[in-house]
Amino acid sequence: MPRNDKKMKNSQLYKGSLNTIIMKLLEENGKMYGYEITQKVKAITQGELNITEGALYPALHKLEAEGLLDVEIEKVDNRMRKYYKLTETGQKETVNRLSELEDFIRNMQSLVNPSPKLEF
Amino acid sequence: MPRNDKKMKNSQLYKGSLNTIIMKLLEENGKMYGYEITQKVKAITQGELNITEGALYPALHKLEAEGLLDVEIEKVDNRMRKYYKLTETGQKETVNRLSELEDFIRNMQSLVNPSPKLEF
DNA sequence: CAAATATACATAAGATTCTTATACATAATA
DNA sequence: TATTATGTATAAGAATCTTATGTATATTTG
Repeated sequence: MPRNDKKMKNSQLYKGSLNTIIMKLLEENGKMYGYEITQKVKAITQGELNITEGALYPALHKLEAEGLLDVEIEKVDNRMRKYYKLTETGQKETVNRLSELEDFIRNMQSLVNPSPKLEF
Repeated sequence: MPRNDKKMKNSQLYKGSLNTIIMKLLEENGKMYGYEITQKVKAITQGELNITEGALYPALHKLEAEGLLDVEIEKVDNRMRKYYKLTETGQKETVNRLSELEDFIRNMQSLVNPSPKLEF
């Protein structure tokens, strides 16, 4: 049973951003299950970001343990799905995380695209 | 000797971006020493990103070990400074890292600012 | 002048996040 | 019938960072 996932490894830059991505997608879509999240991210990034199960499932479990997500199990086509959605706390926290992400992106752009030196 | 660094912890989002930041600053400024890098980053981000020594110095040593940085020791005011600059390999690699950063930022923005749903 | 702060480098222990490799199971496709 | 797709899960190890130190000199402040 080979896993031919051809796991291209993601840039180190994505490290630390998974929780924010999950929460934003749940805010956007109401409820989603793990596999669906991986596919959605792959689609949105045109295949550039591939979330691995080894990263995703522990992250979901942790967010649930922290009270930011609620889970609801469904059986579809005889296969199990665990649907996650934001709790009220999770919704508030999502606002903070997205604000942090905006700051982060702004700061990184300042570092990488410094305002051009004036020449006389 | 209290360490009143009031180390506010940086968002997890910055995890993985330190190498890119260092390399970009060195590309920009030719040569810099560690402490100078921390101050420069703090200034550019208006105090929002504070690089700790515990993260910075190991990162510099690793980049040097990988052949991306060269080091040159100077003594200024009886205090030691270790100036780092990009090697030729480091300069080429910086181009790649910055390209990765652009992709990363673009992908994060796609995830967070999805094109608005059309309403009819 | 003594104490605190700023400058300057360094490392070790532990936390967190992720990759890689598995494991199990069903459905659909080649 | 073998592979791929769908679906969840965890364990070992890698990589990166935080926190807490340690050492040392220069400058500023009370």
